[in-house]
Amino acid sequence: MKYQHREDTLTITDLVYFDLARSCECGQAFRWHRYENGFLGIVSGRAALLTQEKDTLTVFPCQKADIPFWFNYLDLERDYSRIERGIFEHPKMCSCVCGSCGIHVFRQDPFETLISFIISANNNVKRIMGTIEKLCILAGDPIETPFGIQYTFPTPAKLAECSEDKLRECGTGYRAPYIQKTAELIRDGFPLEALRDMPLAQARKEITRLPGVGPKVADCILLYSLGHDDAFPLDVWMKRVMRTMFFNGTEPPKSELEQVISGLGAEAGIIQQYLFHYARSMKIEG
DNA sequence: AACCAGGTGCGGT
DNA sequence: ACCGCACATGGT
Repeated sequence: MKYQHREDTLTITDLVYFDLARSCECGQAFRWHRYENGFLGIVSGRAALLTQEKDTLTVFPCQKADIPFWFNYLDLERDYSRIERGIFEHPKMCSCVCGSCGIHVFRQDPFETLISFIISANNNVKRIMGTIEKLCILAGDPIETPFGIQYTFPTPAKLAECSEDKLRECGTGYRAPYIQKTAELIRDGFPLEALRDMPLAQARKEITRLPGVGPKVADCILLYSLGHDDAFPLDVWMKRVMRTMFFNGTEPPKSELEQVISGLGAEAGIIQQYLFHYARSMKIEG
């Protein structure tokens, strides 16, 4: 993998295991939109258009100082070929890798991920994206970009100031009080970043104190934004695919399911992303 | 018109 | 520890 930077454009070549469209559309992030022949997103205060042409990825605009940011966000340093080979060689998971290869787990902003996945509960991706967009217009900062005015994700302080009614107008529904209270707790010093350095079990216990954050949402936040690669979000799709792949289609005891998951190792969460994509694309039935 | 969508909080056993 | 239910909202 090589890269060059000139005139506000970052070009990364010799990509092997990266599929931009799959990574943007697999349900891990909600602010990437198809735009021209790429994806436009606003991430941690930056707007960028990502375009992939075979093994070449371009990021525009990209300041020189932002090169490390994008390498980290796109998780380009991780050896996904090793992970994909591991899945392919696994007797029970091998069938899922072909249609899912190239997915990278993005390393996102913790607060944005927290609020986004509170909204995701009992909701669908299209509506989640619309609601988040409205929240950004309501309480985010407008920024000038080559693609016109765009809005950043609100800070904890700005979001905490919003009334429940205003939040409801964005389509958050019954989650409005959760969002407002959680934003308040973060603003008032809840140490999100400290969860990076805790053991997974402890980080789960801490973050589920926030209203609207149960076990599933907790693992999404820990995996997508706080470096816990072994966090394993268990939603309806994952339960289905685990059932069919590991338990002959029958409902497993919770302890056995947990055993299988811990057997997937330190990067279970990355594997989860492949299984999730497989389950959704195949519409595995319950 | 019910039912679903990357579940959670709550009050009962 | 486990179970069933209500919960906004927009799309089939």
